[in-house]
Amino acid sequence: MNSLPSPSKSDAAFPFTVYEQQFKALADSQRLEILHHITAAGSVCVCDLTERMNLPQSKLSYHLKILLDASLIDREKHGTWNYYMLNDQALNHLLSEELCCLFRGK
Amino acid sequence: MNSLPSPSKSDAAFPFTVYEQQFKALADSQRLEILHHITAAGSVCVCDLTERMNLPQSKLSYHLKILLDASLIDREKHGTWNYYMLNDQALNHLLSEELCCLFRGK
DNA sequence: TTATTACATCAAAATAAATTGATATAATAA
DNA sequence: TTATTATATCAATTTATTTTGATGTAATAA
Repeated sequence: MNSLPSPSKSDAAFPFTVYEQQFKALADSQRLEILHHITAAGSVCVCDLTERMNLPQSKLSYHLKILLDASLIDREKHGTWNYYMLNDQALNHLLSEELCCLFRGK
Repeated sequence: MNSLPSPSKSDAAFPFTVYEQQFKALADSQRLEILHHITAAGSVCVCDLTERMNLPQSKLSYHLKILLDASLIDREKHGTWNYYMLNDQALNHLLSEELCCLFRGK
């Protein structure tokens, strides 16, 4: 489910690469808006987002892939549709409870 | 102390710009390493970091400015030295308690 | 005053990320 | 089978970020 290596705080030479990737994924207002939509809706397909955000499909697929690769969201295939939902575990590990309902679940 | 506007969760058109800036600041392994050093040391000057991280001074000033502009750290001038320290309030608002001691205080 | 230390800032070059429009694929419907 | 829908991916371009080396400045020391 989570393909990222799990970092250890005690490793002095820890290169922060996992956190770097996850913060990079969060470092874009369009992706934050995507996360916000997913947070509000529970799960969304690409077509939901193209309608709501008025962005081209290829752009959304690109940004969703970045969030997916960083394990901040998960994907489920149903027929022709791809549904995206929050990866609560990863988001709760990373973000404060005060960001609850903004771009992370409860 | 914190020059960033305070975002409101209830604003439907909220553009996430503050969070974008803060996550951008975190989205770089060198800056995470800087934060980690500051977390460990309490406060550091640029010369401490040039020694510990073996990076040119201008590069460190550049990255420190990005963290500073995002209000993730604060600066205090003492003579010729500039000391940098964590902005605990901003970091605690943003990051989970599990990241305590990695790049945020207690 | 001159020299030195600690640092910020600048402009140019290098690198990385985002955007666009096109094409490919897989599932379903006709 | 053919058409359609939903989506991923690709290559080219545009835009943003990072790096580098140089220069400027302010504080202190000689």
